[in-house]
Amino acid sequence: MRYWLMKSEPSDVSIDDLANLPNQSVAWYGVRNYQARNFMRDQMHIGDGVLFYHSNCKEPGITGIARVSSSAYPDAKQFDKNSKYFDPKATQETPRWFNVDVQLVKKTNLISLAELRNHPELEHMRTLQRGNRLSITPLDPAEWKFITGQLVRN
DNA sequence: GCCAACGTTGGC
DNA sequence: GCCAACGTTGGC
Repeated sequence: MRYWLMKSEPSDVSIDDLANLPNQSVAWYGVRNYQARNFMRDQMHIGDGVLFYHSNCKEPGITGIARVSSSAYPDAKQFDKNSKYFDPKATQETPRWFNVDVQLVKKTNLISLAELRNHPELEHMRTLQRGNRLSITPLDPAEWKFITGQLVRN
């Protein structure tokens, strides 16, 4: 069992969008970074814990808890000429990009980026490191436990 | 909208 | 294989 933080721009898919989807589940399409792709393709398993994070918005931070709900499969958008995620170098035979499905477990209070930075327990979190831009990062079990146990209010 | 930081591309 | 140029991310 692993734990992940996954960023989504709420203007694209917000936590409320996720909550309103069938099965409250979404294909995590559009990742076009090899490191993030490899996390999904090689290391994620069904049931892994996910912190759903809103990025590039007015109030960046964690807004929900989710879970990995499928193993990795080719990202459909890479084949869609009308998508901004279209990749002319990808083919059905040799897809380049993969995604998993992510399913909502529950919405949480907003745990803002500023608040995350306040806790020494989280000082090594990948997402909080200077210059980090990865949209998918692994979490230490202790970080997961601290956030879900101490910072999430029920 | 700005801009620092980082990743990718492609000429050589 | 180097590295300059360019594109993207994402907080502010």
